Amino acid sequence: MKSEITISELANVMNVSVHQIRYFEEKGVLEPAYTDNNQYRMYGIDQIYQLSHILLLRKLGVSVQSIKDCMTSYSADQYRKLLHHSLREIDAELMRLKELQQFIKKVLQEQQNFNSQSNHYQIKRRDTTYFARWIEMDSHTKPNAKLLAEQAKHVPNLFESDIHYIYDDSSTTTLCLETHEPGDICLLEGNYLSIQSLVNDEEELEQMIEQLYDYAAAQSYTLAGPLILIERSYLSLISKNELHFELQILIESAANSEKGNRT
DNA sequence: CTTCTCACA
DNA sequence: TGTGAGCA
Repeated sequence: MKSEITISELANVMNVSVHQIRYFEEKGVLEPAYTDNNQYRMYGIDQIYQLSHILLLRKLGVSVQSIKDCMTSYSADQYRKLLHHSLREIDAELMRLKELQQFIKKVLQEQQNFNSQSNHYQIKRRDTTYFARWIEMDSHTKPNAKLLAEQAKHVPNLFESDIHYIYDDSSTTTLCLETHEPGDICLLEGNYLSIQSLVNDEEELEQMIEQLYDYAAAQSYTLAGPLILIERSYLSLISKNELHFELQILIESAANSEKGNRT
């Protein structure tokens, strides 16, 4: 009764493919204990240890080629460095996943918001927020691929953010992205008249804007800032061929106008 | 069941 | 850095 096992048994024990084991052999990191008369590779307990070491190093991101060097010549100190390096990479990956997690939560949240709030005018409290200027264009052109390519600084995960179009008094539209630090543009805190809606084309958007101004006039709101259009393109993923927009415009709050009336 | 080689991502 | 097909 021999104590060695065949390649498929080893593959089973270690949860890897037969192919992979032969691949490691080809790269010179794992030799069988011996080869049987029938040309079958046979593996013993030493190879099981050896293979688990290889798999561990692979998990740490070490290339098969480097594993060869590791196992022949690495000092304890070199292993320590290797582990530190892997740790930093894991941290980075963790960051990446956390950001993805945050994004998913945000999509679900905004999706909820949209379902409960769409097509209703409401007053929203906004804290002061800062934006980085991204693209500027005159108000009758709309974004196209060329514009983006020519003007845009590269922004990672662009369409995962809320893109703010700010229509100020001049005939320029500024596309902005929110920043944490004070940036190019600042939106004042206050009460914003707001509506969000699904839009099929440019015309529907124009209508939406017109209706907002009509509504504001009907309610006798005093408009106190630029019109802000927020595009949430990540929500458009969910509803085909429609874009999610929110309009916001700062209005003078009741408190302010009362104060104004008294003085 | 194993071996090897080849093409393919 | 592996996988899958095909062959002996």
